[in-house]
Amino acid sequence: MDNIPHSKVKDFENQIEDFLPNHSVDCVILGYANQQLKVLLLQWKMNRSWCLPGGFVFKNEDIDDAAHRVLQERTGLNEIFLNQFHTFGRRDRAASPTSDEYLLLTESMNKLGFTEPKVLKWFNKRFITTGYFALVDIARAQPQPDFLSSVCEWKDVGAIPPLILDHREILEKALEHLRLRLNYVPLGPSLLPKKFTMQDLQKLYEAILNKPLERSNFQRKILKLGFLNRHEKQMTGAANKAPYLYSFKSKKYHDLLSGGIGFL
Amino acid sequence: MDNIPHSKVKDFENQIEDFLPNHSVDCVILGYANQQLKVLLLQWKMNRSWCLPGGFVFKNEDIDDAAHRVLQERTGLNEIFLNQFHTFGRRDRAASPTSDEYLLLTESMNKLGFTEPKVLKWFNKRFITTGYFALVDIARAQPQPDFLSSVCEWKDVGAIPPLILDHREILEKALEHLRLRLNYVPLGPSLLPKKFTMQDLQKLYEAILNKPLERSNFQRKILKLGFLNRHEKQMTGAANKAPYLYSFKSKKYHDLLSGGIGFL
DNA sequence: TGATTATTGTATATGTTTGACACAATAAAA
DNA sequence: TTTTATTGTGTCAAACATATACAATAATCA
Repeated sequence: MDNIPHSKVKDFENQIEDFLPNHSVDCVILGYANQQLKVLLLQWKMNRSWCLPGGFVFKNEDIDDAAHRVLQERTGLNEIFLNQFHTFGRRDRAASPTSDEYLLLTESMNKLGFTEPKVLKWFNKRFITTGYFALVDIARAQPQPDFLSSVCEWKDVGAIPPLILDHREILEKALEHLRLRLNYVPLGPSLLPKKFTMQDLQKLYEAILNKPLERSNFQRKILKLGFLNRHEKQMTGAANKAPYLYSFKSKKYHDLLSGGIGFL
Repeated sequence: MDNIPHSKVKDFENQIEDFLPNHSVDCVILGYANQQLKVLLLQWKMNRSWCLPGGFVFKNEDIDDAAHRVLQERTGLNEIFLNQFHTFGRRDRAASPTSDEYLLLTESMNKLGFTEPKVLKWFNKRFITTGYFALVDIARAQPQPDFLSSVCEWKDVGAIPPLILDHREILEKALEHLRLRLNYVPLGPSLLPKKFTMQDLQKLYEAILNKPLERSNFQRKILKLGFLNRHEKQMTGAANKAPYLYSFKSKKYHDLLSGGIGFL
């Protein structure tokens, strides 16, 4: 088990008074690389179990701001597309006092000399949590674990390890929401590099919709919508015709988005 | 100002310990009559200001159940279509201690002899509220005010009186959500009587979309989807051809709904 | 050097959906 | 019997979707 710094726990303990007592936020931070949709996960020091990055809401803080703060703390990124999608409020949303997580946390805290179980009690409470999803450019993000975690890394959406509590359900709901709101969300500009090929864009949509799209019809439809600039060709080194590079016409794209871009 | 019953306030005061301290639910309960979309509102006894029906969440209660409880308490209805749509968590979501609402509540409570301001403090706190929207058959609902309200009645969505706090914003968001999810929501079966004419169905969609639809194309499209039974004609008494009555093929309709019915 | 290869950009052919409008059928009133 | 307003259905052109064809082309290889 990795070390939990005593000072960080103390800091957290001091903040507890300033948090709303029964509400949290969890962020489903999505990225895209190697034709795979990725989600940022944390691994706890105590027991190696995985969870979504989340946090608590200060008494004097908007919940939207709390979500932005979590996003910023875990990725270093500001001004990112971030949308609330659902609030999870089952009465059993709490670490059971007999669960592995809780017992290991107890052990860790005892080792650090926190016999007054203020922090422990906090983590054992019921929290209603509001889920947010963010779309970020993996290349710009700098994943940072929090004080309870040793690892903060991107995981393939198709290969998610077991998650604590109902975090799996939260993730699934985020993906469902993303598919539903596909035509209202700045997918490409958030997840792709500045310049990309038509194939890149198609693979992105295929990864999210989880089904193949017809190449030539995809190309025709996208070009007709008219939100792409065409640039120089990209010499791939492969023995075939080189594809053009494209970039988004930012204003045109966002104008279209606000009305919903028609895909499937 | 109408009378607030001392015993009801006492009951509420006793329940306060059992509520989560910073979370509430608000319900946008929609009905349909006279070709108008309606929403159920409460009018406070203290100052005649209007609000959405809402309530608090018991420490041992799912938030979804809390919303169902509010719906049941205000309409007498169970097993109704009810969906969460958004959580409102601005840090200023609290009655200001200098607001009319709060001053009048103070006055009322003082008259009733509640000098220990437990109830007052409660209503002055910040609440994060989760919004739910319900679709109900107006004919079956029996509106009941709560102990702080004298009136519980249907208001035209096109003529909403000023509402407390951010309830106007909550209502707008609910309507926006409804329009967005139009193709996934059992509009007709929830809001229309068992048998109805094609015009009834069209007017309902027009009321929600807030724009006219072309009659003959609407009819063609609906009939092609094949989720309606055709019944006898309805003799309207008007000097023209009588329309058929229709009803929903429940299974067929819900099968289609789960994939999303294509309109707009 | 010229044939070979895989991929790209564009075109076409066919079927389906949409939106605007035409029109006959019809229940009741004039 | 004529008039009226509304309903159910038909039609026509435009837009769109789907499948497929095919030439252009960057690099490889015989």
